[in-house]
Amino acid sequence: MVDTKQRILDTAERLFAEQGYDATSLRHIIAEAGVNLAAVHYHFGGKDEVLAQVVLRKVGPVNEARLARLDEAERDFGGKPPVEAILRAFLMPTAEAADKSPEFVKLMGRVVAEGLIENLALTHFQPMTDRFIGALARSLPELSRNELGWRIYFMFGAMSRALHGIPQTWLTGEAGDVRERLERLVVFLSGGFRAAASAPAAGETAAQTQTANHKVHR
Amino acid sequence: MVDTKQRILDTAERLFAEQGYDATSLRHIIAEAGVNLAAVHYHFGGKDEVLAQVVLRKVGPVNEARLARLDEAERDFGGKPPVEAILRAFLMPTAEAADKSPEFVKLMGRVVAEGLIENLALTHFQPMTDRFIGALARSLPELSRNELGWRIYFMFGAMSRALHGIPQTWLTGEAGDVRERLERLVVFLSGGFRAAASAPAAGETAAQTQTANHKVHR
DNA sequence: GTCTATACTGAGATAGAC
DNA sequence: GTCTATCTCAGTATAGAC
Repeated sequence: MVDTKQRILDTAERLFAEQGYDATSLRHIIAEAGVNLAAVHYHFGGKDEVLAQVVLRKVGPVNEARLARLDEAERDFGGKPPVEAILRAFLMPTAEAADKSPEFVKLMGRVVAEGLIENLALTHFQPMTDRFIGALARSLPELSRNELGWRIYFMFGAMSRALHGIPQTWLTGEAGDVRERLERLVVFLSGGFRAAASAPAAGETAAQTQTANHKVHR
Repeated sequence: MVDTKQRILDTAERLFAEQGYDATSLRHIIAEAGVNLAAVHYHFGGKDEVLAQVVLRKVGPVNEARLARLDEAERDFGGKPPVEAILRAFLMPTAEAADKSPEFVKLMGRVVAEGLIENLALTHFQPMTDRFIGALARSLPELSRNELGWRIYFMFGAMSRALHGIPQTWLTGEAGDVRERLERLVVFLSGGFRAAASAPAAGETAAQTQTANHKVHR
Protein backbone atom coordinates (compact mmCIF):
# COMPACT_ATOMS: atom_id res chain seq x y z
CA MET A 1 0.00 0.00 0.00
CA VAL A 2 1.54 3.30 -1.07
CA ASP A 3 -0.36 5.36 1.43
CA THR A 4 0.00 3.11 4.43
CA LYS A 5 1.81 5.89 6.20
CA GLN A 6 -0.97 8.41 5.57
CA ARG A 7 -3.66 5.97 6.61
CA ILE A 8 -1.86 5.38 9.89
CA LEU A 9 -1.46 9.09 10.51
CA ASP A 10 -5.08 9.90 9.69
CA THR A 11 -6.47 7.17 11.89
CA ALA A 12 -4.06 7.89 14.73
CA GLU A 13 -4.95 11.57 14.64
CA ARG A 14 -8.63 10.83 15.01
CA LEU A 15 -8.24 8.23 17.76
CA PHE A 16 -5.70 10.24 19.74
CA ALA A 17 -8.07 13.18 19.71
CA GLU A 18 -11.05 11.08 20.73
CA GLN A 19 -9.46 8.94 23.40
CA GLY A 20 -6.11 10.42 24.29
CA TYR A 21 -2.65 9.09 23.61
CA ASP A 22 -2.26 6.45 26.29
CA ALA A 23 -5.78 5.14 25.87
CA THR A 24 -5.27 4.56 22.15
CA SER A 25 -3.44 1.33 21.34
CA LEU A 26 -1.49 0.75 18.17
CA ARG A 27 -3.63 -2.33 17.62
CA HIS A 28 -6.74 -0.19 17.63
CA ILE A 29 -5.18 2.18 15.13
CA ILE A 30 -4.05 -0.53 12.72
CA ALA A 31 -7.41 -2.30 12.92
CA GLU A 32 -9.28 0.83 11.82
CA ALA A 33 -6.62 1.81 9.31
CA GLY A 34 -6.52 -1.68 7.82
CA VAL A 35 -2.75 -2.03 8.02
CA ASN A 36 -0.37 -4.35 9.76
CA LEU A 37 1.05 -3.71 13.21
CA ALA A 38 4.65 -4.01 12.10
CA ALA A 39 4.04 -1.41 9.41
CA VAL A 40 3.70 1.18 12.15
CA HIS A 41 7.13 0.36 13.49
CA TYR A 42 8.57 0.24 10.00
CA HIS A 43 7.32 3.71 9.10
CA PHE A 44 7.56 5.43 12.46
CA GLY A 45 9.76 3.36 14.73
CA GLY A 46 7.35 3.58 17.63
CA LYS A 47 4.13 4.97 19.02
CA ASP A 48 5.68 8.19 20.26
CA GLU A 49 6.91 9.09 16.80
CA VAL A 50 3.42 8.50 15.40
CA LEU A 51 2.12 11.14 17.77
CA ALA A 52 4.99 13.45 16.93
CA GLN A 53 4.27 13.32 13.21
CA VAL A 54 0.53 13.64 13.72
CA VAL A 55 1.12 16.80 15.71
CA LEU A 56 3.79 18.24 13.45
CA ARG A 57 1.88 18.01 10.20
CA LYS A 58 -1.08 19.70 11.88
CA VAL A 59 0.72 22.39 13.76
CA GLY A 60 3.07 23.44 11.00
CA PRO A 61 0.48 25.47 9.07
CA VAL A 62 -0.85 26.85 12.35
CA ASN A 63 2.58 28.16 13.28
CA GLU A 64 2.90 29.80 9.88
CA ALA A 65 -0.45 31.50 10.39
CA ARG A 66 0.74 32.65 13.80
CA LEU A 67 3.80 34.31 12.34
CA ALA A 68 1.77 35.89 9.55
CA ARG A 69 -0.62 37.41 12.05
CA LEU A 70 2.25 38.65 14.16
CA ASP A 71 3.77 40.31 11.09
CA GLU A 72 0.45 41.92 10.41
CA ALA A 73 0.08 43.16 13.98
CA GLU A 74 3.57 44.61 14.01
CA ARG A 75 2.85 46.40 10.77
CA ASP A 76 -0.42 47.82 12.10
CA PHE A 77 1.06 49.02 15.37
CA GLY A 78 4.41 50.35 14.21
CA GLY A 79 6.53 47.44 15.42
CA LYS A 80 5.19 47.44 18.95
CA PRO A 81 1.73 45.90 19.09
CA PRO A 82 -0.10 45.72 22.41
CA VAL A 83 -0.21 42.49 24.34
CA GLU A 84 -3.73 41.62 23.19
CA ALA A 85 -2.73 41.74 19.54
CA ILE A 86 0.30 39.52 20.15
CA LEU A 87 -1.71 37.01 22.14
CA ARG A 88 -4.42 36.94 19.51
CA ALA A 89 -1.83 36.35 16.81
CA PHE A 90 -0.62 33.37 18.80
CA LEU A 91 -3.95 31.90 19.86
CA MET A 92 -6.48 32.59 17.15
CA PRO A 93 -4.92 30.50 14.36
CA THR A 94 -5.76 27.54 16.58
CA ALA A 95 -9.42 28.42 16.38
CA GLU A 96 -9.20 28.81 12.62
CA ALA A 97 -7.61 25.39 12.29
CA ALA A 98 -10.41 24.02 14.42
CA ASP A 99 -12.97 25.16 11.86
CA LYS A 100 -11.47 22.87 9.26
CA SER A 101 -10.57 20.01 11.59
CA PRO A 102 -12.70 20.01 14.72
CA GLU A 103 -10.74 17.21 16.35
CA PHE A 104 -7.52 19.16 16.05
CA VAL A 105 -8.13 21.33 19.07
CA LYS A 106 -8.97 18.41 21.29
CA LEU A 107 -5.77 16.72 20.22
CA MET A 108 -3.66 19.80 20.81
CA GLY A 109 -5.28 20.43 24.15
CA ARG A 110 -4.51 16.90 25.22
CA VAL A 111 -0.98 17.05 23.91
CA VAL A 112 -0.20 20.31 25.65
CA ALA A 113 -1.92 19.30 28.87
CA GLU A 114 -0.31 15.90 29.12
CA GLY A 115 3.10 17.30 28.31
CA LEU A 116 3.59 14.79 25.53
CA ILE A 117 5.67 16.89 23.21
CA GLU A 118 7.99 18.92 25.41
CA ASN A 119 10.90 17.77 23.26
CA LEU A 120 9.13 18.50 20.01
CA ALA A 121 8.40 21.96 21.28
CA LEU A 122 12.08 22.65 21.62
CA THR A 123 13.13 21.58 18.16
CA HIS A 124 10.18 22.59 16.02
CA PHE A 125 8.45 25.38 17.88
CA GLN A 126 11.28 27.47 19.17
CA PRO A 127 11.85 29.59 16.05
CA MET A 128 8.19 30.58 16.26
CA THR A 129 8.07 31.06 20.01
CA ASP A 130 11.27 33.09 19.92
CA ARG A 131 9.60 35.65 17.69
CA PHE A 132 6.63 35.90 20.04
CA ILE A 133 8.87 36.19 23.07
CA GLY A 134 10.68 39.04 21.36
CA ALA A 135 7.42 40.78 20.51
CA LEU A 136 6.14 40.41 24.07
CA ALA A 137 9.43 41.63 25.47
CA ARG A 138 9.22 44.80 23.37
CA SER A 139 5.60 45.30 24.36
CA LEU A 140 6.35 44.76 28.05
CA PRO A 141 9.86 46.18 28.55
CA GLU A 142 9.42 46.44 32.31
CA LEU A 143 9.40 42.64 32.68
CA SER A 144 12.66 40.76 33.08
CA ARG A 145 13.29 37.95 30.65
CA ASN A 146 12.76 35.35 33.37
CA GLU A 147 9.53 36.93 34.50
CA LEU A 148 8.27 37.00 30.93
CA GLY A 149 9.34 33.41 30.40
CA TRP A 150 7.40 32.22 33.41
CA ARG A 151 4.31 34.08 32.30
CA ILE A 152 4.53 32.46 28.88
CA TYR A 153 4.94 29.12 30.59
CA PHE A 154 1.83 29.83 32.67
CA MET A 155 0.08 30.76 29.44
CA PHE A 156 0.72 27.31 27.99
CA GLY A 157 -0.95 25.77 31.00
CA ALA A 158 -3.98 28.02 30.74
CA MET A 159 -4.13 27.48 26.99
CA SER A 160 -4.37 23.72 27.38
CA ARG A 161 -7.48 24.25 29.48
CA ALA A 162 -9.04 26.51 26.87
CA LEU A 163 -8.32 24.06 24.07
CA HIS A 164 -9.51 20.66 25.22
CA GLY A 165 -13.23 20.95 25.67
CA ILE A 166 -13.48 18.85 28.80
CA PRO A 167 -16.80 19.96 30.18
CA GLN A 168 -16.39 21.25 33.71
CA THR A 169 -19.92 22.50 33.86
CA TRP A 170 -19.92 22.83 37.63
CA LEU A 171 -17.18 25.43 37.18
CA THR A 172 -17.58 27.11 33.82
CA GLY A 173 -21.15 26.43 32.74
CA GLU A 174 -21.61 25.40 29.14
CA ALA A 175 -18.32 24.96 27.33
CA GLY A 176 -19.02 27.22 24.36
CA ASP A 177 -17.00 26.99 21.19
CA VAL A 178 -13.26 27.24 20.87
CA ARG A 179 -13.25 30.81 19.68
CA GLU A 180 -15.22 32.00 22.65
CA ARG A 181 -12.97 30.13 25.06
CA LEU A 182 -9.85 31.56 23.45
CA GLU A 183 -11.35 35.03 23.54
CA ARG A 184 -11.86 34.70 27.29
CA LEU A 185 -8.30 33.46 27.52
CA VAL A 186 -6.88 36.45 25.68
CA VAL A 187 -8.55 38.85 28.09
CA PHE A 188 -7.37 36.87 31.09
CA LEU A 189 -3.81 36.56 29.85
CA SER A 190 -3.58 40.21 28.89
CA GLY A 191 -4.29 41.17 32.48
CA GLY A 192 -1.74 38.65 33.67
CA PHE A 193 1.03 39.78 31.34
CA ARG A 194 0.42 43.41 32.23
CA ALA A 195 0.63 42.85 35.97
CA ALA A 196 3.52 44.68 37.61
CA ALA A 197 6.63 42.55 37.78
CA SER A 198 7.30 40.52 40.86
CA ALA A 199 10.85 39.54 41.63
CA PRO A 200 10.81 38.27 45.18
CA ALA A 201 14.11 36.83 46.26
CA ALA A 202 13.93 33.29 47.57
CA GLY A 203 13.21 33.42 51.29
CA GLU A 204 11.33 36.68 51.18
CA THR A 205 8.04 36.50 52.96
CA ALA A 206 4.79 36.57 51.08
CA ALA A 207 3.39 39.23 53.42
CA GLN A 208 5.60 41.96 52.00
CA THR A 209 4.52 41.35 48.46
CA GLN A 210 0.96 41.07 49.61
CA THR A 211 0.89 44.59 51.06
CA ALA A 212 2.77 45.88 48.03
CA ASN A 213 0.14 44.60 45.63
CA HIS A 214 -2.76 45.18 47.90
CA LYS A 215 -3.59 48.70 46.75
CA VAL A 216 -4.01 47.64 43.10
CA HIS A 217 -7.56 46.59 43.78
CA ARG A 218 -9.93 48.27 41.37
CA MET B 1 3.92 -7.22 57.04
CA VAL B 2 2.22 -5.02 59.58
CA ASP B 3 1.36 -2.07 57.39
CA THR B 4 1.54 -3.27 53.84
CA LYS B 5 -0.93 -0.62 52.85
CA GLN B 6 1.23 2.23 54.10
CA ARG B 7 4.34 0.83 52.47
CA ILE B 8 2.53 0.67 49.15
CA LEU B 9 1.27 4.23 49.48
CA ASP B 10 4.66 5.60 50.52
CA THR B 11 6.51 3.92 47.71
CA ALA B 12 3.85 4.73 45.12
CA GLU B 13 3.90 8.36 46.17
CA ARG B 14 7.63 8.60 45.66
CA LEU B 15 7.69 6.78 42.34
CA PHE B 16 4.66 8.58 40.92
CA ALA B 17 6.33 11.88 41.75
CA GLU B 18 9.64 10.85 40.23
CA GLN B 19 8.44 9.16 37.07
CA GLY B 20 4.80 10.00 36.57
CA TYR B 21 1.76 7.80 36.87
CA ASP B 22 1.84 5.93 33.57
CA ALA B 23 5.58 5.38 33.67
CA THR B 24 5.41 3.77 37.11
CA SER B 25 4.40 0.12 37.04
CA LEU B 26 2.80 -1.68 39.94
CA ARG B 27 5.58 -4.23 39.73
CA HIS B 28 8.14 -1.51 40.29
CA ILE B 29 6.20 -0.27 43.29
CA ILE B 30 5.84 -3.67 44.91
CA ALA B 31 9.49 -4.52 44.29
CA GLU B 32 10.67 -1.44 46.17
CA ALA B 33 8.01 -1.75 48.82
CA GLY B 34 8.76 -5.45 49.34
CA VAL B 35 5.17 -6.58 49.08
CA ASN B 36 3.25 -8.90 46.81
CA LEU B 37 1.55 -7.74 43.65
CA ALA B 38 -1.86 -9.06 44.58
CA ALA B 39 -1.70 -7.21 47.89
CA VAL B 40 -2.07 -3.99 45.91
CA HIS B 41 -5.31 -5.19 44.40
CA TYR B 42 -6.49 -6.52 47.72
CA HIS B 43 -6.04 -3.17 49.44
CA PHE B 44 -6.80 -0.80 46.58
CA GLY B 45 -8.56 -2.72 43.83
CA GLY B 46 -6.44 -1.23 41.10
CA LYS B 47 -3.71 1.19 40.15
CA ASP B 48 -5.99 4.20 39.78
CA GLU B 49 -7.21 3.86 43.34
CA VAL B 50 -3.62 3.76 44.57
CA LEU B 51 -3.06 7.13 42.98
CA ALA B 52 -6.34 8.44 44.36
CA GLN B 53 -5.41 7.52 47.92
CA VAL B 54 -1.87 8.81 47.54
CA VAL B 55 -3.24 12.14 46.44
CA LEU B 56 -6.06 12.32 48.95
CA ARG B 57 -3.99 11.69 52.06
CA LYS B 58 -1.58 14.39 50.94
CA VAL B 59 -4.01 17.00 49.79
CA GLY B 60 -6.43 16.73 52.69
CA PRO B 61 -4.25 18.71 55.13
CA VAL B 62 -3.38 21.15 52.36
CA ASN B 63 -7.03 21.89 51.73
CA GLU B 64 -7.57 22.47 55.43
CA ALA B 65 -4.70 24.92 55.46
CA ARG B 66 -6.21 26.65 52.45
CA LEU B 67 -9.51 27.16 54.22
CA ALA B 68 -7.77 28.35 57.38
CA ARG B 69 -5.83 30.96 55.43
CA LEU B 70 -8.98 32.07 53.65
CA ASP B 71 -10.72 32.51 57.01
CA GLU B 72 -7.79 34.55 58.17
CA ALA B 73 -7.80 36.73 55.07
CA GLU B 74 -11.52 37.36 55.32
CA ARG B 75 -11.07 38.35 58.95
CA ASP B 76 -8.23 40.73 58.10
CA PHE B 77 -10.02 42.40 55.22
CA GLY B 78 -13.53 42.66 56.61
CA GLY B 79 -15.03 39.79 54.63
CA LYS B 80 -13.82 40.99 51.26
CA PRO B 81 -10.13 40.31 50.82
CA PRO B 82 -8.38 41.40 47.62
CA VAL B 83 -7.69 38.89 44.91
CA GLU B 84 -4.04 38.48 45.88
CA ALA B 85 -4.93 37.42 49.39
CA ILE B 86 -7.45 34.87 48.15
CA LEU B 87 -5.02 33.44 45.62
CA ARG B 88 -2.28 33.27 48.22
CA ALA B 89 -4.60 31.45 50.59
CA PHE B 90 -5.21 28.92 47.86
CA LEU B 91 -1.68 28.52 46.53
CA MET B 92 0.73 29.01 49.39
CA PRO B 93 -0.26 25.99 51.49
CA THR B 94 1.12 23.97 48.60
CA ALA B 95 4.51 25.52 49.11
CA GLU B 96 4.35 24.86 52.83
CA ALA B 97 3.54 21.22 52.20
CA ALA B 98 6.49 21.10 49.84
CA ASP B 99 8.82 22.06 52.66
CA LYS B 100 7.95 18.89 54.53
CA SER B 101 7.62 16.62 51.50
CA PRO B 102 9.58 17.90 48.52
CA GLU B 103 8.20 15.28 46.16
CA PHE B 104 4.66 16.32 46.89
CA VAL B 105 4.66 19.30 44.58
CA LYS B 106 6.03 17.33 41.69
CA LEU B 107 3.31 14.76 42.21
CA MET B 108 0.56 17.34 42.41
CA GLY B 109 1.88 19.16 39.38
CA ARG B 110 1.85 15.95 37.40
CA VAL B 111 -1.56 14.96 38.63
CA VAL B 112 -3.09 18.31 37.78
CA ALA B 113 -1.32 18.55 34.44
CA GLU B 114 -2.14 15.04 33.32
CA GLY B 115 -5.77 15.44 34.37
CA LEU B 116 -5.64 12.29 36.42
CA ILE B 117 -8.00 13.27 39.17
CA GLU B 118 -10.80 15.17 37.49
CA ASN B 119 -13.27 12.89 39.21
CA LEU B 120 -11.58 13.15 42.57
CA ALA B 121 -11.69 16.89 42.26
CA LEU B 122 -15.43 16.84 42.07
CA THR B 123 -16.09 14.70 45.09
CA HIS B 124 -13.33 15.72 47.47
CA PHE B 125 -12.32 19.21 46.43
CA GLN B 126 -15.57 20.90 45.65
CA PRO B 127 -16.48 21.97 49.20
CA MET B 128 -13.14 23.75 49.36
CA THR B 129 -13.23 25.20 45.87
CA ASP B 130 -16.79 26.41 46.41
CA ARG B 131 -15.63 28.58 49.27
CA PHE B 132 -12.86 30.07 47.14
CA ILE B 133 -15.20 30.66 44.23
CA GLY B 134 -17.53 32.51 46.59
CA ALA B 135 -14.69 34.62 47.95
CA LEU B 136 -13.46 35.49 44.46
CA ALA B 137 -16.98 36.31 43.32
CA ARG B 138 -17.38 38.78 46.20
CA SER B 139 -13.98 40.29 45.49
CA LEU B 140 -14.71 40.57 41.74
CA PRO B 141 -18.46 41.30 41.56
CA GLU B 142 -18.23 42.65 38.02
CA LEU B 143 -17.40 39.20 36.65
CA SER B 144 -20.18 36.83 35.65
CA ARG B 145 -20.15 33.41 37.22
CA ASN B 146 -19.15 31.79 33.94
CA GLU B 147 -16.36 34.27 33.36
CA LEU B 148 -15.04 33.65 36.85
CA GLY B 149 -15.33 29.89 36.39
CA TRP B 150 -13.27 29.98 33.22
CA ARG B 151 -10.60 32.08 34.88
CA ILE B 152 -10.38 29.62 37.73
CA TYR B 153 -10.13 26.85 35.19
CA PHE B 154 -7.29 28.72 33.46
CA MET B 155 -5.69 29.11 36.87
CA PHE B 156 -5.54 25.36 37.34
CA GLY B 157 -3.67 25.06 34.08
CA ALA B 158 -1.18 27.73 35.01
CA MET B 159 -0.81 26.28 38.49
CA SER B 160 0.21 22.90 37.13
CA ARG B 161 3.07 24.61 35.33
CA ALA B 162 4.19 26.39 38.48
CA LEU B 163 4.10 23.19 40.52
CA HIS B 164 5.95 20.55 38.57
CA GLY B 165 9.50 21.77 38.32
CA ILE B 166 10.10 20.63 34.77
CA PRO B 167 13.07 22.73 33.82
CA GLN B 168 12.28 24.81 30.74
CA THR B 169 15.47 26.76 31.04
CA TRP B 170 15.27 28.06 27.50
CA LEU B 171 12.07 29.81 28.53
CA THR B 172 12.20 30.58 32.22
CA GLY B 173 15.87 30.43 33.16
CA GLU B 174 16.64 28.60 36.38
CA ALA B 175 13.59 27.01 37.90
CA GLY B 176 13.89 28.51 41.37
CA ASP B 177 12.05 27.04 44.32
CA VAL B 178 8.34 26.39 44.59
CA ARG B 179 7.61 29.45 46.68
CA GLU B 180 9.20 31.77 44.16
CA ARG B 181 7.31 30.17 41.29
CA LEU B 182 4.02 30.41 43.16
CA GLU B 183 4.74 34.03 44.01
CA ARG B 184 5.19 34.80 40.34
CA LEU B 185 1.98 32.93 39.67
CA VAL B 186 0.00 34.95 42.20
CA VAL B 187 1.05 38.21 40.56
CA PHE B 188 0.24 36.89 37.11
CA LEU B 189 -3.13 35.50 38.13
CA SER B 190 -4.08 38.64 40.03
CA GLY B 191 -3.71 40.62 36.84
CA GLY B 192 -5.70 38.03 34.94
CA PHE B 193 -8.57 37.88 37.39
CA ARG B 194 -8.78 41.65 37.53
CA ALA B 195 -8.99 42.08 33.77
CA ALA B 196 -12.27 43.62 32.68
CA ALA B 197 -14.76 41.01 31.60
CA SER B 198 -16.12 42.26 28.30
CA ALA B 199 -14.74 45.78 27.83
CA PRO B 200 -11.01 46.41 27.50
CA ALA B 201 -9.25 48.27 30.27
CA ALA B 202 -8.69 52.00 30.04
CA GLY B 203 -5.83 53.08 27.80
CA GLU B 204 -6.33 50.47 25.14
CA THR B 205 -6.81 51.39 21.56
CA ALA B 206 -9.97 51.21 19.53
CA ALA B 207 -8.52 48.43 17.43
CA GLN B 208 -8.47 46.02 20.36
CA THR B 209 -11.92 47.03 21.44
CA GLN B 210 -13.13 46.07 18.03
CA THR B 211 -11.39 42.72 18.07
CA ALA B 212 -12.27 41.96 21.66
CA ASN B 213 -15.96 42.49 21.10
CA HIS B 214 -15.99 40.77 17.77
CA LYS B 215 -18.38 37.88 17.90
CA VAL B 216 -17.77 35.16 15.38
CA HIS B 217 -20.60 33.20 13.89
CA ARG B 218 -20.26 29.90 12.14
C1' DG C 1 -8.99 -10.75 56.98
C1' DT C 2 -4.28 -10.75 54.69
C1' DC C 3 -1.33 -12.18 51.71
C1' DT C 4 1.04 -15.51 48.04
C1' DA C 5 1.44 -17.90 43.71
C1' DT C 6 0.10 -18.16 39.32
C1' DA C 7 -2.28 -17.38 35.20
C1' DC C 8 -4.81 -14.34 31.82
C1' DT C 9 -5.26 -10.55 28.47
C1' DG C 10 -3.55 -6.86 25.95
C1' DA C 11 0.15 -3.52 25.29
C1' DG C 12 4.55 -2.04 22.42
C1' DA C 13 8.48 -3.83 20.20
C1' DT C 14 11.37 -6.84 17.12
C1' DA C 15 13.41 -10.59 13.96
C1' DG C 16 13.16 -12.65 9.90
C1' DA C 17 10.59 -14.66 5.83
C1' DC C 18 8.60 -13.05 1.62
C1' DG D 1 7.77 -2.61 1.96
C1' DT D 2 4.96 -5.84 4.17
C1' DC D 3 3.50 -9.45 7.22
C1' DT D 4 3.71 -13.53 10.59
C1' DA D 5 5.26 -14.99 14.76
C1' DT D 6 7.06 -14.07 19.00
C1' DC D 7 9.13 -11.48 22.93
C1' DT D 8 8.70 -8.78 27.18
C1' DC D 9 6.11 -6.28 30.28
C1' DA D 10 1.97 -4.02 31.72
C1' DG D 11 -2.59 -4.28 34.70
C1' DT D 12 -5.81 -7.51 36.31
C1' DA D 13 -8.21 -11.73 38.28
C1' DT D 14 -8.56 -15.72 41.10
C1' DA D 15 -7.66 -19.83 43.99
C1' DG D 16 -6.02 -20.95 48.05
C1' DA D 17 -2.51 -20.74 52.16
C1' DC D 18 -2.27 -18.75 56.77
